[in-house]
Amino acid sequence: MTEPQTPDTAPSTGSVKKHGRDGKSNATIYDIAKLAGVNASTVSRALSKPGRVSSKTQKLIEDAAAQLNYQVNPFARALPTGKTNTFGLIVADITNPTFFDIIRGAETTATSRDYTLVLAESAESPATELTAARRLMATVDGLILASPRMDDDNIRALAQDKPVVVINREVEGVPCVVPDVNKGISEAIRSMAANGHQRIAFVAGPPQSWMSERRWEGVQAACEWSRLEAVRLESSKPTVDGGRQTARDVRASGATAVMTYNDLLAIGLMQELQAAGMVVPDDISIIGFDDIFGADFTTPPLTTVRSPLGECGEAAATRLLDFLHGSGEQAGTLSVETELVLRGSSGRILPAK
Amino acid sequence: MTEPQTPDTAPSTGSVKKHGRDGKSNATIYDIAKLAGVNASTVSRALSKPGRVSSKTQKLIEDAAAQLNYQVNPFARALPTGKTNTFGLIVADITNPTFFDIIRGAETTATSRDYTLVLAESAESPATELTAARRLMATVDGLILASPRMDDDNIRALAQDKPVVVINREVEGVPCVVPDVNKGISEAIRSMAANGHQRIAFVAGPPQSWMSERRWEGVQAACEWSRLEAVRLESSKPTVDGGRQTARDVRASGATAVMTYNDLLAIGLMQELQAAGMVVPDDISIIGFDDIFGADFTTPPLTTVRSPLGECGEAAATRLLDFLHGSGEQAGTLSVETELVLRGSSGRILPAK
DNA sequence: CAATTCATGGCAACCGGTTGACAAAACGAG
DNA sequence: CTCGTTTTGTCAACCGGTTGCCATGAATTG
Repeated sequence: MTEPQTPDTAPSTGSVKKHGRDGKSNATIYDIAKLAGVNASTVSRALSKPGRVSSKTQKLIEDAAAQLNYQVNPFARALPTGKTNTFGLIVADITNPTFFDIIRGAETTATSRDYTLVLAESAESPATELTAARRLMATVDGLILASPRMDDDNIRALAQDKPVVVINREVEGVPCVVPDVNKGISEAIRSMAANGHQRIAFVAGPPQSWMSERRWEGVQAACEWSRLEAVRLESSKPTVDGGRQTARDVRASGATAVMTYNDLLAIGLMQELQAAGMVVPDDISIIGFDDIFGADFTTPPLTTVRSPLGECGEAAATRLLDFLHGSGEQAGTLSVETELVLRGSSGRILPAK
Repeated sequence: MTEPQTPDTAPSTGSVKKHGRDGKSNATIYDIAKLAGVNASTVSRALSKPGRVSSKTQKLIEDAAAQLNYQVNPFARALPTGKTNTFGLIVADITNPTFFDIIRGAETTATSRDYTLVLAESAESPATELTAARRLMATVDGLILASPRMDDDNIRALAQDKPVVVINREVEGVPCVVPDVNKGISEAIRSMAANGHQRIAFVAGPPQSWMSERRWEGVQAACEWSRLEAVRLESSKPTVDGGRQTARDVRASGATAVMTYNDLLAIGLMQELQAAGMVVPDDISIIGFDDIFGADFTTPPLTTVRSPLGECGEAAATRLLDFLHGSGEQAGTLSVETELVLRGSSGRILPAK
């Protein structure tokens, strides 16, 4: 017998089972192995490598597993494989309803493919975002960045480590899911033109927002095409409050129609203009972006360019998972369509009576 | 020298490093140990047991760790300790804005205490909820259930396994965080009474909702106290759509003021009543519950009983983490205050002209 | 019937930390 | 200067799976 170097199971440490688990919870593959009269590695194979063991043994093991109501220990599994069946989603601001649908889309997809979603927030700060991303990197198989605020380079660096999918922004060399604003914007601008507007104001979003620039470019292009004049205004922050604060500039701009970087701004702006006695859309038309939850609660309901945010979340998660499973390798950008949702806040301007 | 049983580092397996990591990413404590000239276990202690190693060695190790930009492998750590620095949050419906603030509160608290938040959704189904909970249980240190739909017994069973905190429901023997509806409700009912209303309708939420019952009881009690009549109506689902569908019943009820189980119902109800030509609040007063995002977008803005949802999320996370760190052991219910937010949708009824 | 292939299960090393037990070194006291 | 105590670091076992390699026996083939 080769005794020297085999401490093996013999000592068996009659010592206290230190973890003193609650009693039932945790069966291990070793327990199953004992019960089924096979080796633990066979159990492992039966449970994860379909077809690797005979169907007889398979059944034996499955029964034993069921009897002990076994559940794999994800950590034990993750340690040697490096796979966690988990992915991360980082959003700029959890309270911003824009992200609700994205979160939901990602969560649903994750769960349906047996993945777990880990959520983190960057509070609109590039630094926080990067920290959160690094933190998550250690525990997830992949990462989705929704409207990231950090540099392209940082994103690429992350993408080198683990699969990354970006939503709402285009980053060279990294798979992205981006609403193509052009369709929605041109519908909107055409509608404005048809209603006789001549001068369109665009209220921009945060300077780091890639999407804000795209929207502004889209508005410019569409206005040029329709021979309308486009003026750009800035906002302090992309919230209802920020929208209120832009009311002054909007009135000063002389525009009869306004598009805003997002719905929140539009809602704030509308509230403030109405409070000042203006009538929407008779005095001024307002068009938002995204069609967030609540956009139709306003009076009049908000006309807006809808981004299919839920779809974005789903698509991003799907791309990520496909990638993890070795299918879709392409790193390009996936475009999703936007469309104009015509509600009450836009229309023909009434001639001053 | 004691050679017999020390295979130790010698073999060093010149074989391919199978994981072939990307290059820089992953230093292990063994790398640090080698660099610092100490044993790996010393490194482990230096990094997690403050004061266990001499400050000289400590420094040595920290420098080496910094140089290799070491990051602990959470799985390797979780395996022997069972601690994951992660907790789960299960909500009934991710798209329901009621939960946005809860999620945000929990996420913020988690991050600030160096925990990671894992999010799951039950889609309002007790079965899905239980499955999700079980799934999460394996990977988290604790669980927060927001407005759970499953049985008390199931919740208690989970709580036996790992720390659980419940939001928006009271479960005997499990720590809970629950808005105390009474203050807000009595303020609301008193305000109704002061405005001359006599008959109040309450539109209830889902039958499994514990909170819906509490609110109905609160309304009944407050009405009794103010000598008003309370009638109860049912809703099909606690959404804007569900609210629209109750409009019929509301009108039939003869009530001049309505409280709804939540804001969504109130908003839908208001939309439908307005569409039918009624004026809020001149013809009927509407009061919602929760003060969700968007409740003030409506015209008139919605009067509502605010539940401090963000606080609930925070408080639940805090309780959970305190518990995990051995401080707060008490299993009672933590009440948070509700208050009436008086906006435009409630007021004195105008006598039919 | 012998030779070869193939399906199956076992062995043991490994993933990267943690930790109890213990030995060596440092320290303090008598 | 010696002995007991405390500090500091090492050893090796463990957490619970995964997987390359090998031995066995059955099935296939010449």
